[in-house]
Formats: sequence, structure tokens, C-alpha cells
Amino acid sequence: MNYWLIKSEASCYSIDNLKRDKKTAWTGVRNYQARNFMRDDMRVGDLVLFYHSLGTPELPNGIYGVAKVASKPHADETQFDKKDMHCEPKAKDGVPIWACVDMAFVKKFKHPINLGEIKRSRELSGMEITRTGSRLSVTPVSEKHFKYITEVLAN
DNA sequence: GCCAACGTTGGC
DNA sequence: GCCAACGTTGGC
Repeated sequence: MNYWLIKSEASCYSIDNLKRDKKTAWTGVRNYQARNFMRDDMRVGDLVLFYHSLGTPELPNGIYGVAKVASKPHADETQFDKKDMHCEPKAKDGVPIWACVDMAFVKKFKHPINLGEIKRSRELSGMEITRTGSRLSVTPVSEKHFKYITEVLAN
């Protein structure tokens, strides 16, 4: 069992959207390292922290809940769609460059865990999200950090 | 293969 | 809106 954190702008795809959809293909990731995590290291059933970036006063940056990996990796179909902003001209002849997995809704926390709180927590020091300039939208999370967030901070 | 220019992310 | 961080592109 591995643990992960995925970022999404709330205005783009929020945890409430995932709750409504129950399951969605996690498309649009256009970073090789993030893709490799999804394609090579994620397993069905892995648990995933759902982080909202580019927050507002109403929806501050932070972790809002938990999702889980619900499929093996597959091609990100948006790369073949010329009308999609994530269309990839290098994906010629239907040969995919970008991959994704499906994410399923697990739960939304009663209250979000703000980035500031995460950064201040000594137990969470070393988490990728606390590093300044960390832009990776898919990152591994240690079991210790995952459990501290879901079992201590979220309660 | 180097590296400058450029584009994007995302916190503040 | 600003800007630091950093990934990608492309000329050489």
C-alpha cells in the first residue's frame, strides 16, 4: 500500500466534484515525474490526500479529504482531443505520451487542513507540500504522514 | 550536452 | 498582481 497527495485547483476540479462523480479519470497531468508516479508506482487501492491549491478566503489551500486509486494506469484521452487545452501534438498516431489513473471518492474531512497548519506541524516536516517551490501535482506521502493527517489532524 | 529564454505553478 | 521556483524548449 502506497500513499499519495494530488493537487487540484478548486475552480478546476474540487473534492465536491469528485464526491458528486464518485470516480473520475485524473487527466490533465502534464509533468513527466507526476505521470511516472501514476503510471509506474500507483496501485489500485492506494490512498490519496486531496489538496486544493490556489485557494480563496472561502477555500484556503489545504487538504480536504481522501481519494483512492481506482484503476490501473491508462492513456489520458484528453491528449488526443484537439479541442482540449491538454491536447498533446506529440502524441501522434494515437500513441500516448500521457497516462493517468482513475480516482474514486473516499471521504471529505469535516474541516480542511490548511497549508499553514501543515507547515507548522513538526510531525509533518519533510512532506513535499511544505517545500517552497514544490510544484509537483502528484507526490508520494509516507504512511506516517498520511496517518497523522487522517487520524489526528482531521479529527 | 550546455544553458539562456521562456512558460507555468502556486504561495503570498 | 507579484515573483520565486523550476520544468521545458531550442539554438548552438
